[in-house]
Amino acid sequence: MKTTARIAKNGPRIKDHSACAYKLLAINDALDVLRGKWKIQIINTLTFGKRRFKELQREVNGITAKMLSKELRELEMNELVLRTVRDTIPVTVEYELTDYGTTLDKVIDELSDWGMKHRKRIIKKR
Amino acid sequence: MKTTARIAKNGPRIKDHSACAYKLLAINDALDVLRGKWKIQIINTLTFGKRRFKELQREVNGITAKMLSKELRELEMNELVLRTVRDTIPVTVEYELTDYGTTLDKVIDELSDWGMKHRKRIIKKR
DNA sequence: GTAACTACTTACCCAAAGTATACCAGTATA
DNA sequence: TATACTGGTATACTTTGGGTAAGTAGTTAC
Repeated sequence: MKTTARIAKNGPRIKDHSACAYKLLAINDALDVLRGKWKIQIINTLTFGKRRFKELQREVNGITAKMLSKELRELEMNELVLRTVRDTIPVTVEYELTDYGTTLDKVIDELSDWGMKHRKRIIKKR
Repeated sequence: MKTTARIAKNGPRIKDHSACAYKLLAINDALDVLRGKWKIQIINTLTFGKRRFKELQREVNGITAKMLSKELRELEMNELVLRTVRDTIPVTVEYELTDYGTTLDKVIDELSDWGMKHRKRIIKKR
């Protein structure tokens, strides 16, 4: 029977499913945090320092107030960004990366490194 | 004028925009490759060895033939996965990670590590 | 009084992503 | 003869992500 032979050749079919599933969960958790057209651009902008809402809107090119507000809320929920309402006139709101937010640096750098290699590789082929 | 003071406090407003934009491009290139509900699960499954189409469909829980076919085609286009048609009866098609595909390991591990920490952190708060 | 600044929210719309179901041709098995 | 295997494709449907445009509320400058 073919199937049996193929299993043997392909290496282990039985794997630690719970560890594997947990790893996949974790990866998806990380990607969820970064998901969305603007998340990384916002995080990146905030690595240069605190920004107010309108400042962010000007620096993150093309983003609308709705999307900025939504993405910031999600980043805040994940404790990556700290929102501070300042008692000025008019009221201003400051956003900054939390210490926890900066722990994403390694992930982002890794993505960036791989992305650059990939970009070169794929462009070269065309 | 408040604004002037704020700029000084917040550090450099002028940054190397071209380097920065290039980095963002690279990150998005990497995320594009991983985008899609099933990509990472497929890659992960293939790290355990070659798989045929139907084998993948059984192992990647819940995926439809249409999505599997589409995601595999995209992975193949990005040279992460090699597709081999074998002259058996019936014809079988084998998918495997390319060497290039395995260079994603570091990125995926980084995502996984951060995701696990994040998962623990967020769950603890509830 | 009206425009412009602050920081948003709301309602509506479209396109892309994903799901469900059926179908194809060829071969083997009960 | 009917069923199940191989690797997909075709069609229709729903869900989601994100864009557009307008509104809100309070303050200030012209």
